[in-house]
Amino acid sequence: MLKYEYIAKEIMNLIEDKDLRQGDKLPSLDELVSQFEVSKNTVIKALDELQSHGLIYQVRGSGIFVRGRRQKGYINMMEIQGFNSMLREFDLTSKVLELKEVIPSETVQAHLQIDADQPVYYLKRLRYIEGRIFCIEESYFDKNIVMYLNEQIAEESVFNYLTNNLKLQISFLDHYLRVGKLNQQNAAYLELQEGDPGIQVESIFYLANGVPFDYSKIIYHYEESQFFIQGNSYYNLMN
Amino acid sequence: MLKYEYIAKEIMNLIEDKDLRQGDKLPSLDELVSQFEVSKNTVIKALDELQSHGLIYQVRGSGIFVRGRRQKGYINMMEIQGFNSMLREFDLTSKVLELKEVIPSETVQAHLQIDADQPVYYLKRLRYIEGRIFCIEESYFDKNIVMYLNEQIAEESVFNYLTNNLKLQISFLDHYLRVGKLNQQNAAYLELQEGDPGIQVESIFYLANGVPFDYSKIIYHYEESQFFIQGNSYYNLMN
DNA sequence: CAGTGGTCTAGACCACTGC
DNA sequence: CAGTGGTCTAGACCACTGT
Repeated sequence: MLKYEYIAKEIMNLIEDKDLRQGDKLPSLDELVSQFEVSKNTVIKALDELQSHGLIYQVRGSGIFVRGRRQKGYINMMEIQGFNSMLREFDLTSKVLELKEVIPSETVQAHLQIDADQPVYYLKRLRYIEGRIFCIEESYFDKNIVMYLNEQIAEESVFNYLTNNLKLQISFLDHYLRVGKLNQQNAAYLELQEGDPGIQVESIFYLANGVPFDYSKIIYHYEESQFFIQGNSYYNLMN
Repeated sequence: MLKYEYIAKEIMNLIEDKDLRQGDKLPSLDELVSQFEVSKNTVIKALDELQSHGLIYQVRGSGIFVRGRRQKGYINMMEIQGFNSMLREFDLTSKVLELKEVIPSETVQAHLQIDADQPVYYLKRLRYIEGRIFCIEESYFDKNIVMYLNEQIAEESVFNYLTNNLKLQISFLDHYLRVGKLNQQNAAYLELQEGDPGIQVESIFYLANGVPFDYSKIIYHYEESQFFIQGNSYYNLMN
């Protein structure tokens, strides 16, 4: 593990252990430098990492402070961890409706940057939170990358399988969120009425080398889901 | 302007001017170093900045690549720019429904981290895109920070007023997104039916010193709004 | 003005990719 | 194995905050 990763992690642990809240002050840069016995830039690298993920903020001339912790029960759109760790205090289960190899539609081809002759896995699942229906998920996996998938894996955690077994390093992702009225079929799945609100999130997941390998479309139950997004300024870059 | 800011901006311009797309390669680190005549770390700082805002991605041993441009017409939840620059190709207008000084409710006190004896501005606006109703916005501004506000400013761009006139540097923000059914009053404003979907986004805006100064609650017209969110991994920090 | 964070450098050395 | 990105250092100097 790299030094700056270790330091970032230690600071995260410190916040967790001491139960620090929004605005609480962390040790100064100099203190961290001598505590970890590294150069200033290395500590700064760790801090920048934490800052860009919304855990802390640094105030010039004043100090380093804890940023409000993400509230429980929200889906954090900026994290790449699958729901299981995101909503880890909840009991999450899945039911596989369909798992098969298909020829990608044009939409899927475009999102996964592949041709029609490249087969993909199609997976459709219902997902439950504390036993209550939570969302309908349809995923397309590039079969060149996710070479094998079965029902049992899909029933458990695809995310864990990808990261732990296939050693795929998911590096970044894009989400597109829209809201509409549910059609009859989706309403039935979600145990709602036709015309009730439905939250549709399309997501594309990329590996570290920039290759997209998973395109998914989720329809959330509007009463069971809420989302959390953080932003950081880059006003200076815009002018 | 700092060197790394200048470099980041030049790279943004390069992408813009050459109309580079997802996966297109940028000049190598060494080339950038000699082009801008700065040290390697300074270029890296610029690149990290661009990366954390989702404009590029760096692949070790391979190169620096452009990340897909945010699609037009989406509200980018991670940027701090007000709608006017975010949806800049659209004609956006506002109608002020109410602007007054109020005693903050407990919710507002909590979000703005102030006491009941600190007055706040309350602003309620309807916002239009290309002449069509787009959202209902209610904002609360900490009057210690936003010391003056009038109808004319509110009719134009509060964001521009805050940044250009008051020289406030908005540094980070939190969004909470939920979906529900519209009540009769909000449906009327949005020219929809009671029970139609309504997208509610609560946002808290912070200054560079960590002080929250604006809490707003927006109800979007579900047919006129769609959202874009990007994420970057920090899997290594979680273990 | 002391304390604290931010920028920048020059250079050593490491790690990964793709031919 | 050449090219390219990533980590880390030690230190100089700058900029802002708060007392």
